[in-house]
Amino acid sequence: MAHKHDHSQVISRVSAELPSDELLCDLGDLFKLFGDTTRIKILYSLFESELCVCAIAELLKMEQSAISHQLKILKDAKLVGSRRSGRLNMYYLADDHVRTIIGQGFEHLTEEEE
Amino acid sequence: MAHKHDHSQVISRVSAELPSDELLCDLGDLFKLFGDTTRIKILYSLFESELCVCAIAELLKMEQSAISHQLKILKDAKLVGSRRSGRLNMYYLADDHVRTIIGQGFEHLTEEEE
DNA sequence: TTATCATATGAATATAGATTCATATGAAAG
DNA sequence: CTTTCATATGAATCTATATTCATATGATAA
Repeated sequence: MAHKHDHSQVISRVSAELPSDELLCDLGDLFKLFGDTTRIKILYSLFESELCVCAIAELLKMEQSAISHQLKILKDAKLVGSRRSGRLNMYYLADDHVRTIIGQGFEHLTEEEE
Repeated sequence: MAHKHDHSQVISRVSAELPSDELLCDLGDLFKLFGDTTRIKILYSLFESELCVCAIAELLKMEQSAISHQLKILKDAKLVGSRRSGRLNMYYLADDHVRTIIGQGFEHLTEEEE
C-alpha cells in the first residue's frame, strides 16, 4: 500500500478503456520508427520518388552502411519496399500511412508557434 | 567518389523539397515522445480524464518515480499539463494533436491485418 | 510547527539502439 | 569466369534513454 487515497474507481474505469498491452506496445514500436532523424529523412526523401541506397546516402551525407541498416529496419516494418533495377536497389514508400502520420507531426510543429 | 552513377540531378531535386534539418530533427524528437510504451500508456490514460501521478502509477503497475520522470518529459514537450488539487498533482492532455497522432498510428495498426 | 502524504529529482545502473568498420554477398559487365 | 559495382550484414563501439533507488521538496493536516 503506497497511498492513502483510493483510486480504484478511476483506475478500473480508465483501465477498461485502455487497449491491450500488446497493441500499446505495437503503437510504441510504430512511433519509434519515426522517432529517429535519419529514418525521418529517408522517409521524407521517398515522398518524391523512389531512390537507390547510394543516392539516399549522398543526399543525407551519411555512410552507405548506416543508410542500409536503417532501410532494413524500415523494410522489416513494411514502411518501405525495394526492387532491383540493374545494379541498383530502389527503395520506395510502401505505406501511405507514412505520409499521413508524418503530416500530422508536421502540422503539430508548424501550428505550435505561439 | 564512391559510385559510378551520377545521382546529382535526383539529389538536388529531392533536396530542394526536403524541409530544413532543424524541422526534421524536431519531427524526430516529437515522434520519439510517442515511441515509448510507458509514455503511450500515460497519454492514452489521459484520453479519458485527468489523473494524479499515483493513479497512473497504480494503473500501469509501475513505480511512482518512473511515472514522474516520464510525465516531466511529456510536460516539457507541452503534451501534458498539470494542476494542483489538494495534495494531488493532476495531469491532463494539453494538446489535441496527441489524440490525432496516436489515432493515426492506431489506424495504421488495425488496418494492417492482411 | 511538526508529521505525513504526494510528487519531484539527481545519480547510478541497465539496456536499447545508431553508427562505423570490415567484409560478405550478389548481380552484371567485360 | 573474373572483376567490379552496389548493397547487405555482423561485430564492436558509442551514445541515448528508461528505470530504480535514495532522498529532497512542498503542500496539507494534525
